[in-house]
Amino acid sequence: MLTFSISEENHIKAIYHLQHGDQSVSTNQLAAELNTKPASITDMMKKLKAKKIIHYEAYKGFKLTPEGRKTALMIIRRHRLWEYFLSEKLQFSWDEVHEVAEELEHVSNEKLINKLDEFLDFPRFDPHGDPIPDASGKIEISRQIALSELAINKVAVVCNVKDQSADMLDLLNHKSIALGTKLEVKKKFDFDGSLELKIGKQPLINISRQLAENIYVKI
Amino acid sequence: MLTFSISEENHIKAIYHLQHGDQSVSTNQLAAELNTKPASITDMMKKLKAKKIIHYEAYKGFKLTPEGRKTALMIIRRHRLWEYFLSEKLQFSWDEVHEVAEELEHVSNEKLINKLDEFLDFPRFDPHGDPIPDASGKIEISRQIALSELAINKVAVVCNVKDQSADMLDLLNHKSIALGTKLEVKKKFDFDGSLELKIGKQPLINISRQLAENIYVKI
DNA sequence: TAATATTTTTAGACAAATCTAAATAAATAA
DNA sequence: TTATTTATTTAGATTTGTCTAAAAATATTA
Ligand SMILES: [Mn+2]
Ligand SMILES: [Mn+2]
Ligand SMILES: [Mn+2]
Ligand SMILES: [Mn+2]
Repeated sequence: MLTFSISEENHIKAIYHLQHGDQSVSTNQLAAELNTKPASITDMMKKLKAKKIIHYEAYKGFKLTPEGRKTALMIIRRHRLWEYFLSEKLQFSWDEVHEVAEELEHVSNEKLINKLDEFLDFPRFDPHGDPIPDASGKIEISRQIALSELAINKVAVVCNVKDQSADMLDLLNHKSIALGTKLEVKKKFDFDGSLELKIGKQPLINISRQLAENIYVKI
Repeated sequence: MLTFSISEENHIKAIYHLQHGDQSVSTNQLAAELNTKPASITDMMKKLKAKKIIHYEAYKGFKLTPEGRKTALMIIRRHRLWEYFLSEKLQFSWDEVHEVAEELEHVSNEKLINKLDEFLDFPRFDPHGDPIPDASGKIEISRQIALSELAINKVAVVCNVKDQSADMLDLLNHKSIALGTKLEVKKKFDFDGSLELKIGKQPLINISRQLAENIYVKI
């Protein structure tokens, strides 16, 4: 059975995320995502093509093959199960789990992951609200939308945050927005895309379009 | 803070085990332990010397420095905590845990390990009966001896098995010897070093010196 | 102690994963 | 449609970790 280095796994996973379903991914995109140089991506794409993980023709971008997609989903399964474990069993906060899971995801013993899944009681979502693929690679389509897309006066629950930089988390903290927070958009300003939010019984607060685009809610 | 590659960590840990306290380790010994070639060991020892992990002069063997010993103990701490987790929480059998822990031990996030320790309720021994170093690197001296050294008519408990090859485990299984088994040596044959054992109320059984040297018991 | 055997190190090579600089292809604008 | 800009690939280098074969040091034996 084909095995992959840590670096190969990181590339495969990044392609999956950038594909957003079925879009073709470019060399520069992937280089930016992985903080590496375009020349390095070209080298790696040749290797992944040889392993039949991607479709690739020089200058034409790349896409995962069905085999590649399956591999990506298994890496994501490991990543999200570990995130859930860290959050649920070890009391890590949801902004700390990603970094550690980024390493744990590369320990690829099948029994380990299936037993962990069972131990955790087959969780369906990770601490960021992202769905966890099951042992066969099946993944739920998450019903989450960006807060910027949420209709006015509809109650929704924060389930995911795209950017998780320290700056972002600082801002969220300041606005008292966390995973699980129930909120409602009361007004949208077309001029700059900023929103006025109602959270519980607090006075209305205002957030920028940029922030709203990075917060995901489940409806 | 100094960090180490997976290969460096495996070397550091192997030196610790071969030192058996304070003995100097040779190039060939370490090469055998790690299934690698003497030339590769020499290269790595130069690197570990530069990082002040070992004392080393060409042709004179090597020993961990205090810093090296501390590093080794942290790797062993991670290894044994994961073994305990796999055995206790994921129902792995004690002969399956080592291989997986060999990978998990290289995820070196301090908070992860300390929280895991807490989650497991600060276990003092891994599933093979080996002591788990605490967060400061302190480790209990285990009172375990080889079954071949056990005095006649003294009850002891199997707590560790040195060799864990499939052949070995098959033999143990056949003799109904497992971790936690209570036993007593009833007779020692000087001719070949074989032993007669009493296990519970079963009829006496006989084991070879070779097997007895690989089974450790706590007294 | 001299000859021989063993252990360890050095020299030089290779694969993996990355980089920089230069060349080339593709896309865009004039 | 030609020129310019941008994206991608190639060429060649570097680092890490390993190897084989040969040289050198050390240990053992005669
Ligand atoms: Mn990763
Ligand atoms: Mn996540
Ligand atoms: Mn290891
Ligand atoms: Mn163990």
